[in-house]
Amino acid sequence: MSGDETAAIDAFEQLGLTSYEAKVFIALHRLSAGTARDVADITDVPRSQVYSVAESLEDRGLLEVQQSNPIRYRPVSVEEARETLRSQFEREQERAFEYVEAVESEPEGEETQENIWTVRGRDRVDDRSVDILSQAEHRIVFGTRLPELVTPSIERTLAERAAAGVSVSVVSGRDAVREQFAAVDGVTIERPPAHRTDDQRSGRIVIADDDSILLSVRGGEDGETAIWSSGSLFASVLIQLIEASDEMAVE
Amino acid sequence: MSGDETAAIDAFEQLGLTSYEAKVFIALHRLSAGTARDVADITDVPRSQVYSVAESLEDRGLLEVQQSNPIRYRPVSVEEARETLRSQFEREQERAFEYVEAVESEPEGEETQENIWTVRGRDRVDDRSVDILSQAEHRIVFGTRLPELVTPSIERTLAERAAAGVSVSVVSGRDAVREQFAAVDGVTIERPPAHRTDDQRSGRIVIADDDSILLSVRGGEDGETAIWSSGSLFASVLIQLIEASDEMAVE
DNA sequence: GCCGCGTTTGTAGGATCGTAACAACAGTAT
DNA sequence: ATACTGTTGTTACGATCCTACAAACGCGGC
Repeated sequence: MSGDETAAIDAFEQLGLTSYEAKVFIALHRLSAGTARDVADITDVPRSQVYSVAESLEDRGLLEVQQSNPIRYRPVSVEEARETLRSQFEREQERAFEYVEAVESEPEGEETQENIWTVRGRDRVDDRSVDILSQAEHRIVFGTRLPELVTPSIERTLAERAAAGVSVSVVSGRDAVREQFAAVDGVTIERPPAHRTDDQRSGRIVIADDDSILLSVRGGEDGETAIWSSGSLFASVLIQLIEASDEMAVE
Repeated sequence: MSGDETAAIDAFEQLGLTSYEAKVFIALHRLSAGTARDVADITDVPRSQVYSVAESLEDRGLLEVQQSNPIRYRPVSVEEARETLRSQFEREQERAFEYVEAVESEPEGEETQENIWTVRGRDRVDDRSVDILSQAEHRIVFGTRLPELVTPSIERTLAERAAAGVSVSVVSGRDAVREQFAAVDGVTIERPPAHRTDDQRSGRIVIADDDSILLSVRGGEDGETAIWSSGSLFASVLIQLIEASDEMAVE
C-alpha cells in the first residue's frame, strides 16, 4: 500500500470512518464498481468483512447496492460523497453548539481576573492575535521579525483598525515586513530600539490599547507558542515594562 | 444531565471528540473558565482525568491553558471553535478525496452493464434523482403523488432542463403537485392514466430519455427506498413497459 | 501534620480488526 | 443421479486497541 493511500485512510478515519470503511470505499472507486471478492482481492480487508462494512457505508450514503448474485457495490461520486459528509458535519455541529450557546454564561467583568493564557500552534496564535487586535480602540503595536507571521488576516485586521481611527504602529527591523505595510494607510512603521537584541526565537508581539498583550515564540513541538492577557494588571504592567524600556533608550 | 446535553455530547462525539472531551468543553463554557476541580464538580468526569482531556482539547484548539497553580482552563469562543473544527474538517476531506480522485478509474462504457442499483434514504434518493435528471438530453418524465417529494433541487433541475430544451412532463393526480409546476416554463403537466391504481406506498418515478429510470417506494426503515438503472437494457425495457401500458390506455 | 493539586498506574468494557467455520448454491466430473 | 469443487453470504470467535472509570502516589502550601 502506498504512503499516499495510508494518508488518505488516516484522513477518512478523522472524518469518522473506520479503516475498513475507508479501504473499501477507496477500492470501489478504483474499480468503479465490484463485488465483495473484487474488493477483498485488492485490499487487505477480508472478504467476509466486506459485506458488513459495505452495509455501514450504505447507511452513510457513500455507496449503493445492487441486489444480485453476487451482490455488487457502487460508490457514489466524489462530489456526492463530499456533499453528504459535509452536510452531516454541519448538522452535527449545529446540534452540538446550539446547546453550548444556550448554556454558556456571560463572562463577568470582561476578563478582569489576573490571567495569563497560553496558546499553542500557529493558527491558534493567529486567531488570538486577530481577536485581540480587533478589540483595540485607541492604539495598536504589532511587531515581528518574520514576514510569514504577518498573515493575511493580521494584515486585514490592522488595516481595518487603522481605518477605524486606531493608531496602528508596526515595528520591525526587517525590510520584508516593513514593505508589507508601506502601502497601508494610517499605519506607522517603526524600527525596534537599537538596544533590543533580536532573539532568534522570538515570534510576534501584539499590544492593543493599554490592556491587552500577546507575545509569541518559535520553537517547541508546535512551532509557535504564545502567552496573552487581556484586561489584567499583568497585561498593563507588561506593556508598560516593554514600552518603558524603549522610552529610556530614546532619552 | 439533561436530554439536551446528552444529545449535544452525542453530536460532539460524531465530530470526533470523546465524551469526556465534550463534557469538559461544555462545562468550561458554563463556567466561562475554571480549574480541573471546577470542571469535575459539575460533570461526572473524574478530576484526575480532566488534565489529560484538557490537554487533548488544547491540541485541537478548543481551549487555552493558564499555567498557574492551580491550572486554569478557558474555552475558545463558540465561533472560534466552529471555525477551527470546520477548517479541520475541510482539510481532512481534501486530503481524503484528493487521493480518491487520483485513483478512481474511468467508468468504462458509461454504465452499459446490466445493473439495477438500490438507494436507501430520502436524501440519497433525492441526490440520485437529480443526477439522473441532469443527464437527460431529450425528454423527462417525473411523477409522484406526494408534494413533499418534489424538493427544491428536483424543481430546480426540472426547470433547468426544460430551459435547455428538454421536453419535461410532470405526471401527478394531486393538485398540490400540479400547482408547483403550473408556473414553470416548458413543463407539461399530465394526469396519470386512469387505469393505474395509486398504490399508497408508491413514491416517485423519474424517467430520463429512453435509458435511465428511477422508481421509489415509501415505507421500510429508511422512509424512502429507490431502485434505478441507467444505460442498461433493464432501464429501456422497464421504461417501455411502463409507457406502453399508458399508450394502450389512451387507445 | 493536613489538604488540595497534578501525575501515574491499573482495570473493565466496547469497538474494530483479523481468522475461521458454516450452509447454500452452481458447475463439473464420474 | 451422485460426488466433488469452488464461490457466496453469514455467523462466530479471539486479539487488539482505545475510552471510561477508579485508586493511589508524590508534592507543596497552610
